[in-house]
Amino acid sequence: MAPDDAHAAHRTGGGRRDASATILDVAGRAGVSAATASRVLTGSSHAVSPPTRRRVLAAARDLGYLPNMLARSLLKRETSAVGVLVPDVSNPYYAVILRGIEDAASETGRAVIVCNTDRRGDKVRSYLRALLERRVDGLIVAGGTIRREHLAAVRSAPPIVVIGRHGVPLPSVRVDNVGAAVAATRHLIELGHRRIACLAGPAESLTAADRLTGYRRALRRAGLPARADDVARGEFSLAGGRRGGERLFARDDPPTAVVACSDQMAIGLVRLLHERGLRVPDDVSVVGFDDSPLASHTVPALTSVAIPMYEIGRRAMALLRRLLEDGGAEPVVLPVELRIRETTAPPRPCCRPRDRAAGAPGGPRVPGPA
Amino acid sequence: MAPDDAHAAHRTGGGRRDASATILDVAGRAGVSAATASRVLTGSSHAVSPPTRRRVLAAARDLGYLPNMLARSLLKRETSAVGVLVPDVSNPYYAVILRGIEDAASETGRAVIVCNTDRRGDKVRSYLRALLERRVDGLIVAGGTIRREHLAAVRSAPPIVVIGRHGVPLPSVRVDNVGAAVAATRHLIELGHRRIACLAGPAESLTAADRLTGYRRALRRAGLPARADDVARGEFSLAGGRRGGERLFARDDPPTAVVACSDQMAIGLVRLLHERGLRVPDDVSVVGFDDSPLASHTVPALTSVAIPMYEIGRRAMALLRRLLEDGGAEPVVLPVELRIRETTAPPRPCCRPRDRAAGAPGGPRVPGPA
DNA sequence: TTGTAGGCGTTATCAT
DNA sequence: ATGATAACGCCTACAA
Repeated sequence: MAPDDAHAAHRTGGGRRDASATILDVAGRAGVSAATASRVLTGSSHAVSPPTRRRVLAAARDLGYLPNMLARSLLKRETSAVGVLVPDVSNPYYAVILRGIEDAASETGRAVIVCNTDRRGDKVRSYLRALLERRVDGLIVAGGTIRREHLAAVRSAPPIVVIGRHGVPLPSVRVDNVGAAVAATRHLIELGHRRIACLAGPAESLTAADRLTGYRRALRRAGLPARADDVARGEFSLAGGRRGGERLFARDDPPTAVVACSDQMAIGLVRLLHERGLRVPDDVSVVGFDDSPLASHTVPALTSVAIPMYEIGRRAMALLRRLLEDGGAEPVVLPVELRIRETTAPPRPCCRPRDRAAGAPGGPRVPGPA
Repeated sequence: MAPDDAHAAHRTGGGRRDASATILDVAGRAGVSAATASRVLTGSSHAVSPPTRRRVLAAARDLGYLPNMLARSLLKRETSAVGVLVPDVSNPYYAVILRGIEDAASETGRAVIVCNTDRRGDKVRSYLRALLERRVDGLIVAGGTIRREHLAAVRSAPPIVVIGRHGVPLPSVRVDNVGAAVAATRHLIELGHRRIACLAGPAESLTAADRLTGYRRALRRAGLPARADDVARGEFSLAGGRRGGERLFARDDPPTAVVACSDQMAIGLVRLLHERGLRVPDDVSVVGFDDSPLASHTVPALTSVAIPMYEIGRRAMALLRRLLEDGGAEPVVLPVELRIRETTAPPRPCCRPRDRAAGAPGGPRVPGPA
């Protein structure tokens, strides 16, 4: 911008804002051609004499040379960057997945660009476009945010790995949410519960749909009736759990157990029950999903189906990497595990579980130390 | 992937993996030069006749043209990408900050590259290097991860905004952590507590140091002694809070109140106390920091100093944007607010707060509904 | 072992 | 109003 540095150029070393040295500077200082410098700096297999190599390395060091990846990417048609679409990073669920992705990505020098879609189609579209303009090598899409139409709008999309979707003709990493919900519900049934409600996730979420399916399947298998008003939908959040609980427990004959489709919902529910003078697990049993770090630290500690979120992230990136290198892309289904803690117990022997509020000094409030 | 499209190239429209059309394709199809196409596509002020413009636009649409930002960035020497260094995205604290950053960034079409440093110097260095090779326009560094030496190693770094640091000659966004801790501690003092402990954060964290300073200052101002063994250091985590609590409560004369330097620590501590048969707030009062969404949903609900994390993220990005445009960069200090809930109450009238375990049915266990 | 030259896709400058 | 050309920084055939 200054009139006189167009020609002064970087050779002078003058402190322009963008004064990073180019490979030509390095080559010049080492007394070699750019090609030779490049060969040394990229660790090419092309032979270079040891003395020359040393001079180039020294020059690069002295100049604080940093290769311009833009130029390199333009030429090689690959950026070693990947785009990640999640509904919301501030949701612990996705935050942990993102961590797994980033850890795996950084191991191969790849950069991760995050995008929060809020599950909104317009955001998905614009982020997708921006990511493709940046020529990311691949995409990881979590939270079932992506639809066929989004991709159709775009020629030549890079490889995509989806997290938590199935039935899509795209490589995916997921858990068996149906089976997970069956396990959670069966646990309650085996404890003796007969009226089991479900705090289900939002209608747009496939994960939510699968867990609801599993819940119903377990009920059916046990010959228990599936009452429509024992299912409340809501966000996978603290507030969602609370609000759903308000609906579930607004009746005269409330359930004795609840399958909450996320730990956040479960915690919101437990709080609500507490305010209503209902004790967990004495009056109501609650099981959550995800086994977030929190689950074992709440009072009472939450029984939860562990979903290996960090691993999901890692595997998604591993899958994408394979897609980028070879091509083989087996879908991955990770195992889940029910972690039984303190929020689940047999139902009260008596039929009306909701006889009295807080006060009642029964036995010890919760099982015991961790 | 299909065997026969390797040579089909993009001109034919065949679906090669990297078949995105270039501006030359668009120009060709519209019967104009690349320069004209560029002028239309970039919304340049340079005049273009309406019919030509239409043809270019149509061609671009037909071809599914996506500008190659690599080439553009190379030329313009700016990438509209920013790098964000955080200790760990899976920590809710940073996850929310990141969300704020990304929201603000996307409003100006900037991409966010996330990096998890785990507060390790080697990771900081390598991420920094990678980010600079990618020629990010700017950097946001959270968690006091950066030191002078890291930057010194590098010529011509782009603008940097730090989060949560002060005393560094870099534009910053932060809160008054000393004042926040004074407020939290004073709250306990005003409740009548005299033995107040502190679950402090890790020694490397400036935030932790500031909060500890505030805690001590409040004690001193109230004429209360500062006992060294009433301070336990640990990670800002559930486990950290738990372990710190073990040390704090290993003595015969435990404190009656604790300033926990994060909500996570506070929750870990509450759980530990529960296991030990100590009731919160009856036997021990606890105040946390951050006011995470969880704070109002735990049982009992956590008294906490609210830190506006989302806003911190947004402001950091806003500051960086200003740095990139004009240059003015006033440091930002955001206000905090003490949110009093259910974990703090006056100490037991009797002197030995730890007389009996669980059983004792005192008054109503917690204040009341939210 | 080293150097030369061409091109990756854009945009800015300078004609026309 | 439009077009030709150079340059951004790098890598890789190909030549020497």
